[in-house]
Amino acid sequence: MKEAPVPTQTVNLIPSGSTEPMDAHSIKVACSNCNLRELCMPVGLSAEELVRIDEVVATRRKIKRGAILFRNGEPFQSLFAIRTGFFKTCVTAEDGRDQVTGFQMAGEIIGLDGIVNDHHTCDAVALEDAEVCVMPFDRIGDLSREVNALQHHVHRIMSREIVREHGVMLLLGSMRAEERLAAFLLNLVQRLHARGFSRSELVLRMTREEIGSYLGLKLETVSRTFSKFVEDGMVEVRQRHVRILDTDSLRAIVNRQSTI
Amino acid sequence: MKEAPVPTQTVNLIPSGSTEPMDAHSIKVACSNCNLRELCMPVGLSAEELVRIDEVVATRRKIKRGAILFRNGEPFQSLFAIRTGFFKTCVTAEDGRDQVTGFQMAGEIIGLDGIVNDHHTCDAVALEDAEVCVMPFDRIGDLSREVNALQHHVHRIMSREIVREHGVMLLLGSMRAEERLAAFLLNLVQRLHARGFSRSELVLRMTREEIGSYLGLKLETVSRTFSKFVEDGMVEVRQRHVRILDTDSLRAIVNRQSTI
DNA sequence: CGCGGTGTTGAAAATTGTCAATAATTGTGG
DNA sequence: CCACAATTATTGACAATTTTCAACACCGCG
Repeated sequence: MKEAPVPTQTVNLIPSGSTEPMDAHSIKVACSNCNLRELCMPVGLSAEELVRIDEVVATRRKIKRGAILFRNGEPFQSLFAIRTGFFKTCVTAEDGRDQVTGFQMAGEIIGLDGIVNDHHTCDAVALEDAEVCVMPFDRIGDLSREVNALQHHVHRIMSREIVREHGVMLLLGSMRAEERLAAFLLNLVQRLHARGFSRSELVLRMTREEIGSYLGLKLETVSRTFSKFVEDGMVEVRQRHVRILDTDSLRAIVNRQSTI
Repeated sequence: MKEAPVPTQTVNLIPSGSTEPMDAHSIKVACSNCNLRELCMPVGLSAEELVRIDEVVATRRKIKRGAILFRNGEPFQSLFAIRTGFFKTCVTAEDGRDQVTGFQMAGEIIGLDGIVNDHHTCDAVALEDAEVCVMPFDRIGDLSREVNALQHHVHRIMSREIVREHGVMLLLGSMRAEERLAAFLLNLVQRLHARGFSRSELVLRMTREEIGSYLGLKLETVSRTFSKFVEDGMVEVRQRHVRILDTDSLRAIVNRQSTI
């Protein structure tokens, strides 16, 4: 199992050469110049379309760790593409229970929940300092009438979220604690690897409690399950630093195969 | 608590005066003439737009109880609007586990999962004889570039599905058996009531096992929980016929309030 | 009338949650 | 820079919930 040469996980995937302008309008926010474009935007655009696409992003916005990008009940206006940083989204029941519905990283789009009723139905919280591209939804609508690929892209993004949530439902509905945590770790590391990070090392940006909320487990169960994985030699865990030693065993756990 | 005058649940919400043509092309499938339009289609369309919208539906298709509308892996071409009948959708893991991801009834749209990768990722199975409107997705795309309201409607439908799934994640991630079943019953009866059925009586179209799969419980747990609700005088259950006697208590269970 | 699928119920086992104590880490302010 | 407080994580013992296994009842249908 070869390790890819790996940047540390805190390296931000910003376009080389583009620094933040202090005089706001000088360097225009430009998708066409962003190395995350292939994650956020459709591929195979013509040069002309690329220029149009730049209109989708109105501004960028920085969010400090712990700050809220949008909150349940707030009017919906824009989708957000994550440029750097890490978010969680969570819904809250009337009785106060809450549930983490996802963890999102660079290149992923959040805010889709707000479309149906013109207000957000969940909270998005930055788990580390972050920056997002603000994409006003009416602009997306206008442009996707003209740029065919954008229309399809929006549909695909929403469909992808639906499919992802199907996977979470499967996890929550039919997996046991070990299976859930193994699936969680593999999913995280896979997404990180797709962004150039290690396929075996990761830094968790969330607490055990947040992991537990996402996985439908109590934080103590998450902690115990980590400990069991360590005992079994499948991972090393030092606080939030996790090194996966045996991907195959983790996969076997998720897929309920015997490890023999 | 007043009971609305209630049609039996097996009455189908078909437009009065439109019978199925035996000579297929004689009576055109027409949304403009369908009494489910307000569920499937955008509201407030101009007369001209209404005519355009009719182009969305290519054909209708009947599905027998137990038959499969689409299956995991099949190429995706169309969304389906349910005209009559009742469906379940379920995903299957590599190891064979499966999970019911939803139950769908008249006016609801299925197939959204297929958009992202051009093939379906779940199965849709008719739980009773059913009829669907077949809406080729490229037609939807073309038309929604011209009819603004349709574009927004498609976005809303997908967003609604995302929000619904957030609710299921909350249910699976943080509710106990009684809470899950109470929430399930209230949700079903609410949707049926929105379609003109009773707000207190319903006929379950699915088995205890299918309910259990959806709710992340074993069928025995579902059965026992039904029995407990009956003991407590909250519902009457005769096989799949359920009468809700105390909606408030069910709501209190979902919301974790004491019943005092 | 009996058969297969479906539903109910009991008892024991397994899993996860709860409560509590303690340790480790991080952030904060002196 | 250190110390203290607050947050986060780990672990144990026990309790609650759910699953598992098994037996049996019910229903609809040929």
